Amino acid sequence: MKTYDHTKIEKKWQEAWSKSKIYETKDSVSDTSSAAAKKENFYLLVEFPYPSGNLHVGHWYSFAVPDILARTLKMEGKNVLYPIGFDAFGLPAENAAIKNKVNPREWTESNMAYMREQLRSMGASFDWSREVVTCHPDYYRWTQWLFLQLFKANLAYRKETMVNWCPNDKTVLANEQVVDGKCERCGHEVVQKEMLQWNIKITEYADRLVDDLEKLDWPEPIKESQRNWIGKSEGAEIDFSLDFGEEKVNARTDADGKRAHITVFTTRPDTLFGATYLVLAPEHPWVTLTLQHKAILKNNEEVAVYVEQTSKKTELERQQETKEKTGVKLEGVVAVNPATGEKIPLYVADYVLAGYGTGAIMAVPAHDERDRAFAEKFGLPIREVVSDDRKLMHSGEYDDLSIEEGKKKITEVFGRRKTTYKLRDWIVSRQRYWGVPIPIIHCPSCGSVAVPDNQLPVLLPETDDYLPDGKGKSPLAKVESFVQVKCPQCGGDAQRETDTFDTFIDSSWYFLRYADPKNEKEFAAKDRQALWMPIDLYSGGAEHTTMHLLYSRFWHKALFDQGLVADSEPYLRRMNRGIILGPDGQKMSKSKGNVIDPDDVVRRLGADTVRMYLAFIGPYNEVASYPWNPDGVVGVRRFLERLWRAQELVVESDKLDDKSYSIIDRELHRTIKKVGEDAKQLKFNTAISQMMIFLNTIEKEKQIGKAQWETLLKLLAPFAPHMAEELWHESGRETSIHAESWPSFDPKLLVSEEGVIAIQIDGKMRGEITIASDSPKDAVEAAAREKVAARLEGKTITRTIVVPNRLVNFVTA
RNA sequence: GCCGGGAUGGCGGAAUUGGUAGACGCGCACGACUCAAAAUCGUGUAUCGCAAGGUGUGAGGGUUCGAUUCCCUCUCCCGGCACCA
Repeated sequence: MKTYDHTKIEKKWQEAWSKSKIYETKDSVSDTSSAAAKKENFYLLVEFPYPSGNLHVGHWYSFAVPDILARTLKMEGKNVLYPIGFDAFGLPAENAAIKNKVNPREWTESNMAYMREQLRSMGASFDWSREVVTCHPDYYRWTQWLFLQLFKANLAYRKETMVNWCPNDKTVLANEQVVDGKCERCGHEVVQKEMLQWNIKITEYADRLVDDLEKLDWPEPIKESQRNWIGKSEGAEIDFSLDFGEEKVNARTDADGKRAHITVFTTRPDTLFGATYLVLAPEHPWVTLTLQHKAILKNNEEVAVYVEQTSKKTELERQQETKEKTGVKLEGVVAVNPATGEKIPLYVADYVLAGYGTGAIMAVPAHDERDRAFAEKFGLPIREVVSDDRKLMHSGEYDDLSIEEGKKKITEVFGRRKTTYKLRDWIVSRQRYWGVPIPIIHCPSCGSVAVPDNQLPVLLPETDDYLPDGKGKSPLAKVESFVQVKCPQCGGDAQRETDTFDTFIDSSWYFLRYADPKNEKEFAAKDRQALWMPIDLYSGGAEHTTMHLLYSRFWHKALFDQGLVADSEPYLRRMNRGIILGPDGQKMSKSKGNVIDPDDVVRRLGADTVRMYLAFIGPYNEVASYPWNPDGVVGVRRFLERLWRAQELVVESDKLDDKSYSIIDRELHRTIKKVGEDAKQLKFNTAISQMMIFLNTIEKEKQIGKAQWETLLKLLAPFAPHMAEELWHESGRETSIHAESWPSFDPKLLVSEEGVIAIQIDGKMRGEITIASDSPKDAVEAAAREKVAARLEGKTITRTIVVPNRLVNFVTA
């Protein structure tokens, strides 16, 4: 017998599969088993990789393990789309460009070329003919076009927005690029800065993003994270009128003649009677306005200093000061509590956030920890208005109402219902080079004008200067030939937008392109979309729960509203995978020296071993972290070698003796059932364990029939595709095993002829008997009783519980 | 602080969803082969006990004939968010 030479076998079959195009997915396939019927399409999506330049174990875990599911479903008769591509725009390419003077395009392309080879070494059933690369103009042309549909639908706008600004790198950073208040690139402290930025109105979809979670087959924790991130709060807005006393600077400020007032947002309107002061955020518009009119506030200077100080704080400083409250009282103005008529002071304090609610709160120190801390520090009154048994008190005619009733009543009388969200609009412009140019032209007379469809794509211009200009403009601003254009509307001189898109836009729709990757007229034709969307299962990392997953759900809904896609949700089912740690149980990192190089392991032990080991390490549908165990990989290799050697035990089916045949057949049918069911539930670990049990059975019987052997190979095929193919051909077959269909099992064979029955007395194990599985209940009970007769002596049996094929339990008095 | 998820041998993990806890693999021990080692194969492996028999799924309590599984209280670990009113 030949030795198991994984290198030779894997190379041979990867080339053969590539040549025969066995994994190219047709848009629809007729089902030969039933006339005129179509095979059911199944779309299995995994998050496409960033072309970092090298595949790590995490990539294998992300792509090679779900491939087992893709292959299983294919054999079960589904037409499975399992595509791959690259999320190819982004910061690392630009960093490499600045650092090493390489062209970001070339850097990215050569990384992708290398990674394609690495990805092929997995032996995955990717359909490479549908590859999608986000930095290619034939893709980003449609990214631009889709953005313009949102722009035209009034879902994109440009606004002065507070952004994370790194003064050292002179660029805006995304929230995810700010780590502990510092720039992830250079470590410099990040500051908040007002800048003119493109935003997308994701907040307009906040309610639907929350509500539609109900109809998704997603794990509850993921849904809950999204709900928390969106942060929907039901409450009330309440107006507090202002009183300036003697001076009456402006008893009426507004043009419409309304009394000057401050509107607060609260989720506890029931505590209105306990509101003993108001707090405004330093950036609250009323504060800004008032500071310009010196006469209004008696301590104008002091307030101005406080506001100024807060604005200079870095993100890091604000985070660190969470406990100690600061603030300034506004002299010369009081607010009137609408419920009590009491005049209460106003404060400016940075514990109130400008971006949430109305940027102003009514402080109820008796029932809010933060208000209490502030009140204690500034000596403000603390008035309890809710009793320990959760009833209102000291609240006039509302006394004795429950909290819920109080909320309702007080909102009706003194305010109005209001819902707010933590979710902010999505800032999508980046002052960077390596991204999709925003397809907008700024015209002095027409404003922001969409680039017409026939001028798309707006190509990313070539340059060799990738540094930002230092004033917050992207490197594109320095390319004059790119910037200067005529306005598409009036024909006058105009300038192109020079920012590029956040890469989360690129990844918000890539899965639609897989359905129709070569289309030059549309981002994806409707009929192609209909064949594949919505996605049946989306597998990916937990880190994307509140970023990519939320952005793409929103994007899809926006497209749905424009009639561009047929579903309001892109992913029917989502699962988050866990992560693979180093052998020391720590996160893999170069500095810790615990990084496992998959290429190296593949060279030594083979792709089939690596795939199977990762599948065997633990259940795939749980967010867990599994340490890479070098001995464990060898164990899986050992299993494959034993399987390889088991070829020698194969005999013609009619030569197998009857007893052996039935023992093997029973176990085989159990294995067919378990492997198929477990694989579909992504419990590859137990599926593999059952194959191991079956191999143990073969070795014990020292023989296996040829038909049984070939059935086993089919079960193995999704897990170890190369070895299964090789053994299949060794067995005399000439077509690919991966075109075979999944074996079926005979339910009659699942039950053993005889089984072990546990015997309990009062629930405690007292023995066991082996008895025919079809024995009548009475016979089982009698046999059991006889077995433990000695123990039952002198006891009165009040009840006997018989669980078929499981146990007999005698309950005594 | 809030939200979510966990806790089972030396390790990764199983357990038909209330019915023999520890499948499968790793590790370890002993044995076979070998001059020897590696590889391979065989046997054993929760724990206390020579045994009969106890005990045991983070801790404590409860429901039940029977609890890893259901209920209550607590401890610890991991992840996310965090002055969100």
